[in-house]
Amino acid sequence: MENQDIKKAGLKITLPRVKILTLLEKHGGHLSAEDVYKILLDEGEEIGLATVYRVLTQFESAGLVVRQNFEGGQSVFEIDSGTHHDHLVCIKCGKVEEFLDATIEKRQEAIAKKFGFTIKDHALVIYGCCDKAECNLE
Amino acid sequence: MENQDIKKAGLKITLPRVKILTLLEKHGGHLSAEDVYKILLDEGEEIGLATVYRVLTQFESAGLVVRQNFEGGQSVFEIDSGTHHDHLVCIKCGKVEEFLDATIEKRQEAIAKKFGFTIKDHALVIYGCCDKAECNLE
DNA sequence: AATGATAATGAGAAGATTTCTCATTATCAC
DNA sequence: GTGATAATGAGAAATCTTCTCATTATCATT
Repeated sequence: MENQDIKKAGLKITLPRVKILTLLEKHGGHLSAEDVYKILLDEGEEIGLATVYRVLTQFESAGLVVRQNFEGGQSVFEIDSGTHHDHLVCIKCGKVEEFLDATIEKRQEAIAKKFGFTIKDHALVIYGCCDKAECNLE
Repeated sequence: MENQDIKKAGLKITLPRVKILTLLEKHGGHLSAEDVYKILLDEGEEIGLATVYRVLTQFESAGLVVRQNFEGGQSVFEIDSGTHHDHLVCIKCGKVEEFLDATIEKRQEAIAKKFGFTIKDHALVIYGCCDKAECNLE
């Protein structure tokens, strides 16, 4: 299944690649390269951090995963669901919610047009506190 | 003038701080810490890179400058104009345009409310190619 | 204007994230 | 199975940023 996606990307089907892709699919969430590395180590895999970075970058180029550059250091990766979406990030607990707003998408196109830009990509991240009690203390 | 802003922030008025703030005001654009450092060196100032980072972070906390985390490494800083705005960045030549769209701002509030988030901050960056000929080659 | 408490500086070390190098190993078309 | 080639893992290195600490500058008080 996912193995064919790897092959279609022009990459050989190797254990590290299958493990990383499976992990991202299983986890569903937004994992950093180091998260992926540690989880695989915990699961008893022998894998190098350099391989994780390399493979994630290759998957990104191949369109299998999407990289998000949230504030504060590490990039995080998620399986490319095929449908673009933006993110809400809780700055207290780290919870990430996804959303897609047609109005915002349309306005962006209009703005780019006004400035003579051709959009290649965009990143909208809303940082805030989610509704959990412990995320709303002073 | 700007010296009072430094004092109001609870910081002593020192040569490095005045130089950095003046440079950001004069330049107007979006400069990285290293840009600031190199320009000041070129102007014959004696300043350390650590001081530039330290001062920019202090200015950010004080609300004098705003930090932008565009893709690809370094943070860039600009004088806080007082009015929030988002950015269009040309991925070819690096040109940065600023915009503010009331519709997008309102939609963000609605989305945060729907998810139970209290917005603290947000970052919207549109990456694309600007209308210069050399930025639209394949 | 001199003094002294305190904050700020500059230089280099160190931390954090990511990429590179290269010898060894695995994949896969034949 | 074999061999050409790609991929891996380990550590070095690159990049950006922060930390440490001895020295220096600021500024309220004299």
